[in-house]
Amino acid sequence: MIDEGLKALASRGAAELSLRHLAREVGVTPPAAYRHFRSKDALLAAISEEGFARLNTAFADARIADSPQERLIETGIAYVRFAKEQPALFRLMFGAEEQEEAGPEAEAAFATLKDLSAAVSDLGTDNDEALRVETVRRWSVVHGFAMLLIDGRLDRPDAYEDLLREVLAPLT
Amino acid sequence: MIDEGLKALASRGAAELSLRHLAREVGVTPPAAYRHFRSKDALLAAISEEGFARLNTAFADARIADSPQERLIETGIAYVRFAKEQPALFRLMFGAEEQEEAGPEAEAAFATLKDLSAAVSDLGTDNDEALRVETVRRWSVVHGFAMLLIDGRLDRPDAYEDLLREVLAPLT
DNA sequence: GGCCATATGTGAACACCGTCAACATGCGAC
DNA sequence: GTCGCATGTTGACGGTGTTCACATATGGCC
Repeated sequence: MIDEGLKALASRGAAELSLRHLAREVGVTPPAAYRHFRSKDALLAAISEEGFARLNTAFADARIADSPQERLIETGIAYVRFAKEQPALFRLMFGAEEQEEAGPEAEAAFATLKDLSAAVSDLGTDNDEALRVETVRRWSVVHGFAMLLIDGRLDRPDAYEDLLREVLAPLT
Repeated sequence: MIDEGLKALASRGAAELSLRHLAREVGVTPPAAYRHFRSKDALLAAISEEGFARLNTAFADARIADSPQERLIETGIAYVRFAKEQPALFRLMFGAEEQEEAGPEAEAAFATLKDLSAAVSDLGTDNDEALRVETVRRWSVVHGFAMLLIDGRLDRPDAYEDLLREVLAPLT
């Protein structure tokens, strides 16, 4: 069902994302889903978790760059590319209204961003407040860029990568 | 119905935002709504437009600061405060999946941001590409910060304003 | 004043949705 | 071989967006 959910999000978008539709696609009656998920929200959370797992593999591919700065930039680009290629999934992963407590894959993704930011800033051990500010700034830029991009609020959305590189450049 | 929609978003969140519920609240049967809105999505778009109108009045209040830099910062803070106080409405205004073509109030809000950014950068007339990059960067930071904040992805969400000021500071 | 067009609202219905309770089935452990 | 548990089905309930045919009222025009 999680697979079918990802497939539905990738093709038709969030509209086709109904428990009944997924069950039908899997070849099973809707109540059967309740043997595996407590509610539709739990199913959505599982799909979202799987989305974070895929985001993490995209992050891993972006971490082959040499310098910490390049790794941070490439990871930011991977972040935005993920959002651009799977906007419905990306929107589900964030903006889940009332999930609280992110799953382990989500936490891992956020930890990756934090670690990359720390490697770039490389401040003294007593400067974790400054690091926190820089990390939030970097994450906010990338996340906001991704959101505005998939909302169609940016010009020339197909040439986003060059723009993103320029946007991220001063944040080292 | 738009008013009831804003009320529902403010109190219970997006769950209560059903055409039937709003019609019931207004004291009318659901099909009556179709005399005024082509579909539920059109109703949501109208509510979103009204949200942008309120955001614009919040922007107007923030524009009393002296320097362009302060005006930009205060507008960013108003942006995030709006999201924090009306998260469900804010999420509706953005992330509307398939709206295309923003309404005039939405356009006005974005134009305000662009103008403020231009006033701060104050580049030569032949530097509009650099201005575009800086504007996207500023908007991305503010928007991303707001999104991460209302998604509960930031620590100490109640003390967000000081953090936001520090985050925005280097973007002059 | 009486008539008619137009705007607005109602009632019933359709297909879909999330969810639950009661009932079936099959398969592994003892 | 029987029992227990995991899994699935049937049928139903209330909710949703939407449509169609029908009612009503309101204002302009003769």
